[in-house]
Amino acid sequence: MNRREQILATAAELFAEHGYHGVSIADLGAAVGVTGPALYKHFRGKQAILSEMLVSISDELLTEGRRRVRDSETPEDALAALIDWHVSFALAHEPLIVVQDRDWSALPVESRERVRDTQRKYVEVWVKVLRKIHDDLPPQRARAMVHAGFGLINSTPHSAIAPTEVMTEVLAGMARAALTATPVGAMVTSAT
Amino acid sequence: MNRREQILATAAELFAEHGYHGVSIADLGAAVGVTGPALYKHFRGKQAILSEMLVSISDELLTEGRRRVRDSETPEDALAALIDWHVSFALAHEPLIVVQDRDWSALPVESRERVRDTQRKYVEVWVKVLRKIHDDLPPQRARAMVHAGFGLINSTPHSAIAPTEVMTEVLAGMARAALTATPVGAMVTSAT
DNA sequence: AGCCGATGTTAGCGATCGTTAACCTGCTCT
DNA sequence: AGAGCAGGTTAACGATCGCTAACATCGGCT
Repeated sequence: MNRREQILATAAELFAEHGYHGVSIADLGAAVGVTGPALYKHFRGKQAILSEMLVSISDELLTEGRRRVRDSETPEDALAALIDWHVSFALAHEPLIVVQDRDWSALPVESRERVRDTQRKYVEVWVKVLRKIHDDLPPQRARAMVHAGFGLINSTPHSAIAPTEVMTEVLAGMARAALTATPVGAMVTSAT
Repeated sequence: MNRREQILATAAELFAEHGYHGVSIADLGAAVGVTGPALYKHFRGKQAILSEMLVSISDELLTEGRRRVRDSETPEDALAALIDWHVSFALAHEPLIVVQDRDWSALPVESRERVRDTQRKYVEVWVKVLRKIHDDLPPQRARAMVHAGFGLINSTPHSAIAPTEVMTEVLAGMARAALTATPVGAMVTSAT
């Protein structure tokens, strides 16, 4: 791991704990073992650190998400693959998950729009799969369900007390149940 | 709504959007139509605003949560009542939901510990109910499930595009499915 | 041996922050 | 009428912020 990566990883942890505006350049420098201004040898500024962090993770989520869907045969398999991917990512990169939905508003305009666009596309990947599973599921409703699924999985940073394998199983199981349960009162009265 | 309440409500919205450190006293004053220093006629300082906000909402969640469980007859009813309560709260107070899990680390020590303690008790209310529904559910696992359920419901601010009634139904349905589904591989093989 | 780019350092800048001080205005109560 | 308090203002403080400038150090290359 080179200096750049070390800075990015450390910044993710600090931003996750104190928020982007709650961490100074000097704080971040101290955490990686240098003085504040030394960071300018590696990044153009504080915003550039946040930008690189969020752009790269949203790209990674989308790219691998698409790949998993492409490699699946049925919509049910695709959903399971998406869930596995997102759960493993969230468990492996807790700080990034926190920063992504907490500090995206601190991004400079260009990066903010790029991240927003990538996230939207990632949501649409999920929505498409979900609407193949549930007949006549309105797009708006599907989108809400996907966001709720993300919220469920992204709860990791609040609850990751149990060992990783247990967390994986709990989160994936709950996400699958939440996203495949037939909506409305159909939970009570089975199909006629 | 008096000035104090107006300030608290406005602060919740601004903190939710830009983060506690991303909002200045002058910003907050301008948003309520006064200058920055005028706020000191109503609060002792910036931290006091955040403290009052987070202490009161965590108290409200716990108090009403306990009441709903007390008024229920079966664990299943209690869970449904808790879900309804949390969903309606989240939908009615989106900014507070965001601020609560984003900026609690900016609280002064005393308030931070009080909020943390109240939240922990609220989680335990849910855990107790959940473990009555699922036999032999380990406490640690129950806790993770509850946090995941909160994450699901608290996704509201990311997805509240649909009308409130639709969101209520979607979120409550998903939460119920996620929290009542029998864990492990039991989704596939039913009980022997 | 000597240059030089990479990677640090300290000093210091202008801006902004939370907060206090001093003052002003208008309503209420006697 | 006049005192007093609630709630607002502007000015100014020390601290801290992101960032730049100028200089130091050191390893690799010719």
